[in-house]
Amino acid sequence: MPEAERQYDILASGTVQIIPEDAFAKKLLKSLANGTPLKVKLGADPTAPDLHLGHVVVLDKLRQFQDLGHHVQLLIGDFTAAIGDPSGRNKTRPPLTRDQIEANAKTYAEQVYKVLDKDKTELMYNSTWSTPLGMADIIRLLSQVTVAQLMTREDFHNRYSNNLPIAMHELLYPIMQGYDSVAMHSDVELGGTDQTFNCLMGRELQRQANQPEQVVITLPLLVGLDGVDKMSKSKGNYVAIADAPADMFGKVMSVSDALMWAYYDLFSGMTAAEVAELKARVEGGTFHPMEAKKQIAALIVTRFHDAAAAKAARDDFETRFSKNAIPEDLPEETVVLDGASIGLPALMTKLGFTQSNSEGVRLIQQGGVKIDGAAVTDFKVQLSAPSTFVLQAGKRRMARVTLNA
RNA sequence: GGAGGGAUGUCCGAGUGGUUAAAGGAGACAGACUGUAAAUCUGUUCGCUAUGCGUACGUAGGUUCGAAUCCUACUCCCUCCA
Repeated sequence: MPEAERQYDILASGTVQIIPEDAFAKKLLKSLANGTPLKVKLGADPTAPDLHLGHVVVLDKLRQFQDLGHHVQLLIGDFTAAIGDPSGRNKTRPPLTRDQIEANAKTYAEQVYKVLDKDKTELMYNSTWSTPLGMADIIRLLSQVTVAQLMTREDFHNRYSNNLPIAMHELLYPIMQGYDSVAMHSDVELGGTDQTFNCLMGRELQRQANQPEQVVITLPLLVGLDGVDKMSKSKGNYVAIADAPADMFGKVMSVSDALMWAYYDLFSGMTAAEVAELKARVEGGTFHPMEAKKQIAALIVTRFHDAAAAKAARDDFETRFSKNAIPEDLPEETVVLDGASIGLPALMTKLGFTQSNSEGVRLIQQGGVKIDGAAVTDFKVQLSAPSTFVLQAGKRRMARVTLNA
């Protein structure tokens, strides 16, 4: 009995909603009594190649289930990705090609084990059961859901009221996701709060299939680096778990002070009380917010890399941005010239610092380009080989460049 | 099936024959200030062998000295009626 309560407390912490709560408590009790682990589903559509911290919020919860002995079903939505989840969108999302989906699914499966225990994770693909469905099967499935039910979903409702298009396939999306739960016999489904409707559809379809209905647990959406939208690849406001330590550290440092606390809540591993105390110290002026941010940045880097990498990233950050100095371990670039010299804009383009020579010219005119620490003012300068120098374009792009003829 | 509306630069969005590489906004980048936070200010934001040249306003043609703006065809999108 205490064990079920203990598990409930752990699993309920940090969640937004558990639907329905009492059913979850009962399922836990029963699972422990029978020694049958709960089947916990998390679906991820391989719509983008990298997992980011937003995914980690939900994966962490999944990991907790795993550590408590439950059975994790990680669903790669290779079938649903071809439909395109319309959640929260006011626009139709273009379906992905088969190749993109496969490539993304592959990296997902790899990266996900930075959080989950691979040996305890059952990886599933919804194409397994969705692809074979025939028209008759699909129609039977569709007959279990009414238009009114679908239209209760806020974004559909809004789009419909505003005379914006809703494509038929978008309407099918929640149904197919719900069908996954039927096929997987899930006991619990996790998701971000934007997935609430889709997850509930699983309950509906399970009910109609005479299965026990899954419990839906939703987790907070992580706000991205811009402080506005939820973290997502398409917004470009994300920290990928595959990011290099320095990038990861720098990205977290760019989070606003206010938003930093959400990152503390989700990734520091500290209790709510500890975070609150730290926050109070910062607000009271006894602890510098930048230091607090450096700490959470370091914690995040440590988690996905290691402590040494976090230390190095922090040092690099401080020399580069606080002291405005040139870091020790610059990337080395060697460029072999066609002639005896090269124009600076052309060189920057060659190095990938800029997209075009014109962009380089502008950057130079704005005083953003330095050679060996000295700002370049003339964009027509020719750099001749052989030579070696440190080239900086803005504060982020820099390298030790060697020119060879 | 019928009627109507629309397609502009990364995005949103002005612009209905002539200094329009195209207003404005957002975003992004650079600089100042700083804590690469926020806020604020300034500048930039198609390309090139660059005081010039080339491309660009769905696609292909046409009218004109001159078109994003007019005409024709085509493609795509949306709305309404049935």
